[in-house]
Amino acid sequence: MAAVTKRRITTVDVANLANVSQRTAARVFASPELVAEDTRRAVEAAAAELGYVPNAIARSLKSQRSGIVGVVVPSSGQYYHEVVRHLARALARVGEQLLVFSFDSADVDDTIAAVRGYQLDGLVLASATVPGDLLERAREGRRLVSFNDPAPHEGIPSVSVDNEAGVAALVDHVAGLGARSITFVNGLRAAATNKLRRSTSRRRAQVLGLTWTEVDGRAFTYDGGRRAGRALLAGGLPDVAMAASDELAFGIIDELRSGGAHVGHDIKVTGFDGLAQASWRAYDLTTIEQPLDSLIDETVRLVLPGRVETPPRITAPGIVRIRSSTTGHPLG
Amino acid sequence: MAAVTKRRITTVDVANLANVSQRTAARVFASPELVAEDTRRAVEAAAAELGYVPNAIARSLKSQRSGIVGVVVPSSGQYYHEVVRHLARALARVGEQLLVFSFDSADVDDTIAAVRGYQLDGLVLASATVPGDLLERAREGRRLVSFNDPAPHEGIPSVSVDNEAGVAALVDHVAGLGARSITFVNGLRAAATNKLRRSTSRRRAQVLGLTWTEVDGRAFTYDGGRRAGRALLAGGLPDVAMAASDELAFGIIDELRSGGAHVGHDIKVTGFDGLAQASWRAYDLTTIEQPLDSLIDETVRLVLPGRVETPPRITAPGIVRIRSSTTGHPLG
DNA sequence: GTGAAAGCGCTAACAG
DNA sequence: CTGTTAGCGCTTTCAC
Repeated sequence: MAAVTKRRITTVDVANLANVSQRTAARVFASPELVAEDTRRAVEAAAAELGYVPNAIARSLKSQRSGIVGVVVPSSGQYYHEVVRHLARALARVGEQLLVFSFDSADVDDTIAAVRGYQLDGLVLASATVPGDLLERAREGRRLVSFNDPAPHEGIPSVSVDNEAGVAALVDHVAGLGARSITFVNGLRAAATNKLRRSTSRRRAQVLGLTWTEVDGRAFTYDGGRRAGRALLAGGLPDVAMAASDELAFGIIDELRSGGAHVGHDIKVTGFDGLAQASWRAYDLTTIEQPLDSLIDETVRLVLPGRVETPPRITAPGIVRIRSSTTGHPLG
Repeated sequence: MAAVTKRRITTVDVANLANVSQRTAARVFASPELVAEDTRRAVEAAAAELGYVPNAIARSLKSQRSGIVGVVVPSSGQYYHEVVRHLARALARVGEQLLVFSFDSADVDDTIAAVRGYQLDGLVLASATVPGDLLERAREGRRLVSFNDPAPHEGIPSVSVDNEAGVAALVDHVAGLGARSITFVNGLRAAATNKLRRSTSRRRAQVLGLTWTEVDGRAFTYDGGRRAGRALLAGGLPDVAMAASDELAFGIIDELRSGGAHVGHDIKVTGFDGLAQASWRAYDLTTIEQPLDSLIDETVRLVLPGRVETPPRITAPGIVRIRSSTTGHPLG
């Protein structure tokens, strides 16, 4: 509106007003404990009067720390939205901001290129499907943490839920209810989480002497679940449909119901992740809930500067949520 | 890992290798069209060899453009996740990155403070509940756009769906189906969207001679919907429960069903926003779908530098989605 | 505790 | 078309 370009307020302006050197003014904002009480107050007063705000960009240039952590996530999927939300909150607590790089599939390359320009303090790869060579290019001395990828690349610290224990618990649970056959519903087959959940379910089913088959949803989505549900209806219902993710399970349940099946009785359905919707009455889904708070806390710890010797692979147990999609019991 | 601190590659390194001046090397990345073909190639080769990546932080400091747009959103709510996702994608198309500032309620203040330090190119306020005085402090010559706030502050451009036309269409729709009474379910009463949707629904109901009452969900959440649903069950069902948002509607539907009501027959339910889940079979909710793609495109246009004379108030019509939550017809 | 000088890596404004 | 000179706003030395 106003044609007058208000010059930006800097430490120099503040210093002049407070009658101290530029350096001292700056110090008040960077390390106040090194400045005498009176001086500090004078500078703060001057800053307030001028409406001074420290310039984070300038600080970053000099200090080589941007105060920004990036996260690379797929542009859709409920689960990833949850992850981003938790990450943003956890980072805010330690004074870092979150820069979100979401990719559609094609433009991962551009995404990584963009990442490299900002001197990010660290980068969280919250997708099980970031190609290996891109990873290499993204590193560059930056701290990298792989989130939710149970088979991360060499030397990259990773944080994820204990997929194997979780899936095994689900198989045990349905077996305990008398189930004799399980059909595993794959999301994206190439994803490491899918592979691990699938193989664990299969192995555990064999150990317990259950029949194990599989169908494809082709993606970790609701529509993928509907697709898989049609396959289940066409092939004759197993005792259990074990979905690779909650979102898949929602689609499966809806498709089964529209085919006339009574979920929890005619067929049991399980998910994985523990989305908020899994507890909603319409689905009331038995699932493994990821302890996102603690997983994210670990992730933040690893992604920020500070000695962490050997890149560790951190795993936290999921929480088993038994609900009516397997028990058939009345709902809340 | 390696103890050797690899010095950062700069334009100077590239320039030396390519035997040109620093300025020329830099120009190849900033405005390649101003550099001779041969020179460009030589510089590019040198850059590739050294693994040079332009430093966005340094560019920002000098050019006063960070290449980053911020968005302030509540830390939860399906709808806001959708908004963030669309924004990130739209900004990526124009070469900008998205910095997400999510707030929990208490720390809005810190959030705004953090915002000011990064020389953001623009800031999108994607919440109907950012206090006015904070807005003032966030401005600072920066481009500000209010998203989804139908009653934005003076002089701040805003973009939102046409709430009035949408709600009126819903009232007309249920009236056309023979409904005689509507109970409006409030989310957060203080929110501008809630006020506008509520008053429009009330006015339109009066015009058509329908009985109009209201109950409170207290927040735009699933749990808020459950709460409101209990109130509805206790007070005797109206012909229509008109929720202030989809997420509220999901809770209402689940609560009504657990109370034995048959949604679509005993009572009609409508939402607002058009979340993906509204089309899921379990809810199949009649709602007004926000044309997020076009709304976000407008938002991006307004938030980036470029002449936009009078701060406009842009409104786009929502898409009426009629589904079985009002018609009771068989589902897909 | 405070100040002076230097420079992070880039771009704006000019010369040549 | 290319090079030179500054300097963005801050922090890192190192004196005082």
